Amino acid sequence: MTGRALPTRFYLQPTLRVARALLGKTLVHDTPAGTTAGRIVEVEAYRGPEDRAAHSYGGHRSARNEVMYGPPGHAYVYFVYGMHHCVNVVCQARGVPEAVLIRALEPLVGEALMRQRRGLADGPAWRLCRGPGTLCQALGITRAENGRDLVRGSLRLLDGPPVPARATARTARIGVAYAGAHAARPWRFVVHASRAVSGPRIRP
DNA sequence: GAATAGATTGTCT
DNA sequence: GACAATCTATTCT
Repeated sequence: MTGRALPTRFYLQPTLRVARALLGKTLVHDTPAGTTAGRIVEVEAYRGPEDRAAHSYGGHRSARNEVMYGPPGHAYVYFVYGMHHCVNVVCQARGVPEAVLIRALEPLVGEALMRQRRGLADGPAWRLCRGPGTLCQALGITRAENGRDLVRGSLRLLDGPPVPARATARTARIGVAYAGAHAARPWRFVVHASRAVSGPRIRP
């Protein structure tokens, strides 16, 4: 899969802007088993020490979230609920722990390999990367990918046509009820017409 | 279509 | 020992 990689400066824009701009871009993963790629249709922004829903809330820093404090344009991959991986894009300069969680993709390349990894021989393609855990499974993303450079590595983000504002929607983030008032912030961005978006369908 | 339960383990208190 | 930036199957309506 070829195409222009998003440059490092892309990830230095305000994190909410990066999240919105990631809609329509392409996430690619080259592995020995083959290449898989998809178009981003759902993301969430996580904003550093003041954001109670973020792993970096209160300036928390540990082996798990260390990559959030590293350079922009790198992958932060973590393991949740004892069985799923989630992939984020680190934003902002070193020392500023903000990131965008990639929550859903529309499959573009390697559908057969995605089906094999997901154990879904049948069914619609839009179910293959619907949700942050399933897209990591479909693309073969694990903690081995934590800290990878998304500008040059085998796991990377390519530019793509912008999605018009009327095709997008903003909502509260998913699965962060514990974050109190911060849970209501409209920091999730979706391409509302896409069936690959997780959760209930969103009205245009 | 919506609501709920169960799976399963790394991480932090 | 509690809980998590989740997913799927099942049981409703």
